[in-house]
Amino acid sequence: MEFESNQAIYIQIVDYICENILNGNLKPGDKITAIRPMAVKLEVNPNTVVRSYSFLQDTGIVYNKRGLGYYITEDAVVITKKYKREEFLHSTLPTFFKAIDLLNIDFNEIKTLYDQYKKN
Amino acid sequence: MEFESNQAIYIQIVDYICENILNGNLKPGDKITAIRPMAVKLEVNPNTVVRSYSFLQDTGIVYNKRGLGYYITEDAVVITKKYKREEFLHSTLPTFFKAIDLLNIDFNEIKTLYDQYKKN
Amino acid sequence: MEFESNQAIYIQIVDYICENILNGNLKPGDKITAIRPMAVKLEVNPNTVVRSYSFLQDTGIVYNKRGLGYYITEDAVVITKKYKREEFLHSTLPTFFKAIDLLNIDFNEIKTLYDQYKKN
Amino acid sequence: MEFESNQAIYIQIVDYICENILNGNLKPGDKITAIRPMAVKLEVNPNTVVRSYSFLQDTGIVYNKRGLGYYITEDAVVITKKYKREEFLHSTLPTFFKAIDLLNIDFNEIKTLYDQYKKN
DNA sequence: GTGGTCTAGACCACC
DNA sequence: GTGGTCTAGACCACA
Repeated sequence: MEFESNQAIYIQIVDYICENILNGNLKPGDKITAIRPMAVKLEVNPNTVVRSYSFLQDTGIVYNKRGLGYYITEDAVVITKKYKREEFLHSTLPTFFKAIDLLNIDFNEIKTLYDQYKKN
Repeated sequence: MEFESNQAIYIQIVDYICENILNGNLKPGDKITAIRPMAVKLEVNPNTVVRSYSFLQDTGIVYNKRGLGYYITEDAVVITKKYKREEFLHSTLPTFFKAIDLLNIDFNEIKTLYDQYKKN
Repeated sequence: MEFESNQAIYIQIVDYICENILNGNLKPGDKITAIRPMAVKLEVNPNTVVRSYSFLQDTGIVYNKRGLGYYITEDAVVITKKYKREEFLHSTLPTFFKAIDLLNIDFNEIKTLYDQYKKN
Repeated sequence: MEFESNQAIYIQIVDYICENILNGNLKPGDKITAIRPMAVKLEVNPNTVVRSYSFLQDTGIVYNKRGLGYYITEDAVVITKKYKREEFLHSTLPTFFKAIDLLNIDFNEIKTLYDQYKKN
């Protein structure tokens, strides 16, 4: 996993977990990788992973069993979907619309690019 | 002009200038508002405007005439378009595609939302 | 480190780093002194150091690890050499040639002066 | 005449006059171009020319006949030579020596480049 | 009037 | 601890 420099690492880790929940790799009740192994795997400071997991816990996507680790909550899928949906509607979509207008891009071109994207 | 809190003000000023170049309000050879007046207008510190203008100069979008001010370069439109286009292809679009896939959104919904957006 | 008054301090700091790269004191991967300690050491405002480091980053000579500091890039030597070489060919050398022509200085005198310079 | 952006325009005008004195185009007693025509010719603000001429006057290279214009002094060649020589020894030469050392350039290469320069 | 630079100091996000 | 950004205000050189 490589970190784009323009976004906080802990947020990128959060997103990584969220994606795995939405695409079904992580299911309610699953234990997620412990902090230290995850830090080693991602080559980041353990504190950074702590921050990501705390954030996920605050959002209600994971919960903590003392001494055992972090687990996906029952509501994780719903919460994640809601969280991501808001982000999409309030941030991704406006940015996207503004850009295609400014760059004078025809909407059909996007459709073409999307079809290409799905093939890969 | 109101500033979104999650992005550096000087970048928002840069984007503001870029938009005015792309939509034709600013043309090659035009003088852009001087640093101090712009700072007053936007209610920010002059240093913040300096930073924006320096950035635009480094990018080749404006140039400086000693003691006279900043002017739009001949290539400004091309450079701005290229700069914004790269941002779109490498950042906006991937984020967008990833989101609609994860959220399982049908592409036609987007088309509908876009038509609504254009009416406003 | 004393600053010549006729050149911006932040440029002098940039040159100072560049020299240390070219003479091998700083090698790729090395961490350079953090902003605040460097500011204390050079007795300048931290902002001035920030400016120097940002400049070096834009040029590709150093890169930043979030929250850790600035590090010399792998290509630093090549870039620095190229940067300094261009400066030499396009600025230093023409100035030099023009001067010895205008002042009617024999090239051999320069050789003598250079030998003296190298002894010190 | 094109102005390099890294040096004050008025200094470049001064240098331009100095060169013409040293290479014999301007001789003691000659009248130099009046301020306004010179400003038009160089496409600069008349004030900038004023500044250059004042500088030359302070240095003793030109003198002013009220209402008639600026004229080259008798001592102009000597003064100009001295002025340029100091600049050469205290600024050009040290910069030059430092650069060839840092870039590890052999002195003989310079000789070659100089011979090429003189052919043009 | 214009920009260029610097200081002093603050707050914040992040590792 | 690290950098990133911003404010407030100053001084200077230049056109």
